[in-house]
Amino acid sequence: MNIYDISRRAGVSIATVSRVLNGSGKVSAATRQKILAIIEETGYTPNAFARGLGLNTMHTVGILCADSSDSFLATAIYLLEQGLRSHGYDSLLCCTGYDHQVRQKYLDLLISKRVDGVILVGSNYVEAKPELNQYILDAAREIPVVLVNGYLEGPQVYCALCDDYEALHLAATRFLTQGRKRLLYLYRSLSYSGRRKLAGFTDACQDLGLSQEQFHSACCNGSIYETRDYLKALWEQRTFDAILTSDDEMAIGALKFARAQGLSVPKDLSILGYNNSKLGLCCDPELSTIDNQLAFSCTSAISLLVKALAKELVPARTILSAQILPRGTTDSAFAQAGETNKEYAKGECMP
Amino acid sequence: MNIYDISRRAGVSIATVSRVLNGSGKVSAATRQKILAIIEETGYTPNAFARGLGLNTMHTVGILCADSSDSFLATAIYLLEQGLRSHGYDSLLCCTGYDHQVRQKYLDLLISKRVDGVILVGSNYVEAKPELNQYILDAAREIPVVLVNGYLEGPQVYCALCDDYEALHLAATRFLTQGRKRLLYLYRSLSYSGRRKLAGFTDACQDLGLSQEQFHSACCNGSIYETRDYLKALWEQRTFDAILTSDDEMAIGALKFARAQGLSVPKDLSILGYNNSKLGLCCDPELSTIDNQLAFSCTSAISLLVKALAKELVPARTILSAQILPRGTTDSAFAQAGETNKEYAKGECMP
DNA sequence: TTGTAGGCGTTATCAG
DNA sequence: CTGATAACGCCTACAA
Repeated sequence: MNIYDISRRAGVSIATVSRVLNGSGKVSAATRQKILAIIEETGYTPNAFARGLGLNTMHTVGILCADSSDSFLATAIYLLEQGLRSHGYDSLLCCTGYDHQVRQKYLDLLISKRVDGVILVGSNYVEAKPELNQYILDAAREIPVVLVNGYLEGPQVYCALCDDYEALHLAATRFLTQGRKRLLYLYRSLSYSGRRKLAGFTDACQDLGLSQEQFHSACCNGSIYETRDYLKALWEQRTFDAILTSDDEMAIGALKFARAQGLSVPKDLSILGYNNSKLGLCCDPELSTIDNQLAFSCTSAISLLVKALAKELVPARTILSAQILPRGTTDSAFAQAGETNKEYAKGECMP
Repeated sequence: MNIYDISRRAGVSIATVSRVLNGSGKVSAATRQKILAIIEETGYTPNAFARGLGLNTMHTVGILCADSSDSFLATAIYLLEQGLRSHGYDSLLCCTGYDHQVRQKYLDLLISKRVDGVILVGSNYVEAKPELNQYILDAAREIPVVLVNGYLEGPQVYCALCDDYEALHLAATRFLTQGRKRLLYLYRSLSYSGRRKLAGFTDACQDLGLSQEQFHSACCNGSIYETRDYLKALWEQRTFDAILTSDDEMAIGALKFARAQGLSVPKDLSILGYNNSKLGLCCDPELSTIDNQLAFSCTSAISLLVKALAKELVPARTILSAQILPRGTTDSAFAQAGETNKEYAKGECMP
């Protein structure tokens, strides 16, 4: 069943059928009705491949992420898929893992599939070494590339992210000014975002006059249990009264460590996560965390991409302020200190 | 840059280029090398739309789920995407929500996009009323349809699921024989799978001679907090010493209720979740749950779909046995009772 | 308002 | 082994 069949039954040419199909051009009400009736009757649907060939697009966007089962990424994917669909785009999902070679291969693959644009979700896509990001810039020469929670400069590269530096700076400052003395920042990787977070933490400590020995950061490439065990070992050497982490899962691990160690949370040990994922609602006490405004980032990402695809001029970046979300793993002094922080988003391109 | 450009540069016809591209037919080593060199040099990639038009496939599978941010579904999507890609298929993601109309619309949409097959993830896709499932059967007349965690009979409909009836029957029986007297089963919906679970629970209680008043089940369409509050209200009327739920999120809610009520878990109240999702590792004590073998279901689903697409004859269904996973929210008697349950999978089509 | 015809880039079937 | 050519199904100037 193709457009010729329809045109034959209707006694018109394929051009006319195409016109009613696309709502383009002038067609008399009579013939339009007749054609629509036949389409309805036969259940005809235009062939998407043929259409794609002619128009050179199938209105599809590639979404790349490391691992869509990760709670945070899963939420992002959901928001992106919904948003893209509302703009008429399908989402081609691609879970790349963390290996650089594989990522490059998959990005090339998606481009060869002629997606209209790609969205890379997660701060881990931007590496510290510039040459490792070249493949993203190469991709951006073909189609618009949007980074959610990543920062990279280049033509046709758009970013929607949260100010991680500011977030950790704020959180560390608040801990220190509210009486916590021995801070630990636990992170998973030194991606662009990872380095920004670490810098925010470090600067906050130094801005308040702490020496290198008075605060600590450590890389723990770990899941819940690995984090717990890592902390147990670390505790032998030095102790802490507040732990900040680069994601909620590590914070849950820290909470398990505290429990195993017999530490009272938040009295003996404060814990602060990052991402405001659902995991943080499952534990007890519920996890204090930094909300990095994922829904806003995703909305912005879609807005940037859609406009870029429409050849509109768009800002290269949307940067949002994170919000500290005090729950049960930080004490009341920490929570109250936040009352003044009502500034919400400072992005220049809000949805 | 298209196949004509390549053929021109190589001084051959497009047919020859096509042959080396697809590895079909005989081509002399010399011309093959020359063509490959030119392809390499120019970075030429065949146009996927044109190819799709000719072959009538773009090797794409539609994955439908209610909400990809749900922990359980997110894991399923990850596994499916990985598996499909390893078979050379792309994944078109579509989050349909729970509305019947919307689901129907999206399924039609995917078919009009000419996906090779679709996978519906989640037990909620199969409704109690047969007429509500007609749209799935209609879709299956066009392309193979695979249900993960759903059961529906029809031509070209394949199912990979876990025996929910057995799982809840087993769990309830174990609770009762280990000394728990007042069981509550809390569920979210009466989808096919929902009804099977409920029947398993009910039958187990009745098989052990309990009367209608001695066990209880309730529908609570809720999140963590709604479940918690629902239980708080219910507790005014009757109390329980074991709660079984139809998913982990509700079980977390039950755990929060127990905490709020000052009940000791598992001593005063045992709690058993369903799905073995990551949420259950975040709480304390960690959640005892029923592992419904998601990874196996997904592997089977892919296997069924890939074979069906290859026109091979495949069994319509793969049914797996669930496994009870005792952790911290059930007592040691409950855990030990499971030692005999070593049977693993009874599906006829294991990966 | 409607029809004709060319083009989109492949694949595949024939001849040679 | 290689080349010419007909599908594949749609969109869209351009003509009528």
